Amino acid sequence: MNIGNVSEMSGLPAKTIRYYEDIGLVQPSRRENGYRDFAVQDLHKLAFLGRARSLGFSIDDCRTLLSLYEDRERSSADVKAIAQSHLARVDQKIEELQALSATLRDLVVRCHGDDRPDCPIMDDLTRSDLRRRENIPLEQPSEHW
Amino acid sequence: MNIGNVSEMSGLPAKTIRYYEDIGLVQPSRRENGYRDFAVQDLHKLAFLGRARSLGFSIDDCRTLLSLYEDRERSSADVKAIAQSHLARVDQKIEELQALSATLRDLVVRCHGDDRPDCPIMDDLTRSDLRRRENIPLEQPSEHW
DNA sequence: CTTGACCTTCCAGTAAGTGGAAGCCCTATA
DNA sequence: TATAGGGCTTCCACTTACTGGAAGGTCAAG
Repeated sequence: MNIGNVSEMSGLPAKTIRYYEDIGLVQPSRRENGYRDFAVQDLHKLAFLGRARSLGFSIDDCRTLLSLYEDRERSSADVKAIAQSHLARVDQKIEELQALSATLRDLVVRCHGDDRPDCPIMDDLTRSDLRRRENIPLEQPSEHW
Repeated sequence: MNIGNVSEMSGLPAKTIRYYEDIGLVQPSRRENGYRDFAVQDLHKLAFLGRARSLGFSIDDCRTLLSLYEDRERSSADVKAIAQSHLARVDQKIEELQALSATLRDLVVRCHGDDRPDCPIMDDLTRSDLRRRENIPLEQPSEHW
């Protein structure tokens, strides 16, 4: 199969599939003309990756999940552990965003939004004390999704 | 003020402050020895930036907010518009993550997590139909936070 | 034989920094 | 006065998970 077919069937852009080959997630063989030649197993792997990514698993998680996917002797506990820690991260992110949303909503509601410069949102951002900041952690690089 | 002082007082790492200078958010003057010399206004700006970032505003939003911050004639409507659209993005992200969380939680609960390879999580990831995927959009690059 | 779709590689850019190296500058202490 | 330390400087590379685009090879149809 050419990359175009696999792309259509897996739902992943061809660019993404090449990238996945680059980082070693799939190893399609090559034809004489240099074209990638994907086996059915490659297609399955890519579809698996697409689904895992759509569930927000990191590429690193995917790498592990893929090895478990190919391991007929795997224990479901290994899989569950990854999913659980991912779930925990998702739930924590939700909590942070909810706190953020509440703060923003409050500010937005209190701002009359007219032509005058007077603005509670600005007042909050300009405020030099730490009342609000305490419970809202700075975004960490690890939170890139 | 040296960068170290400003860093401590604003709560931003020195690296971040240098980066903010790089991208033009602050313009501290220089001493003869090449050291940055921050004015009190710079400190205020940086603290403002720190608070805006902690509310999840993008650097681009921050740039606009900063110009509004320095504009005594600004209309609160301009500020409110930025905050509102940011709030909408946050709320949408929360919804997506909640759907994700529900799916993950369901999978985790259904996985017995023992030594056997049998695993509903893997079954889901391996499944070739699209039942689940429909309502969960792929992560977009624009969603890097 | 040409056209157009498909494929290839490689380079650069995204957001918002972080880590580290190499090398000044300044002050305190032995 | 030598030196040790801490702070400051610049510059380069790395992070995530791709995406866009350029330059060029391949293939099938007309």
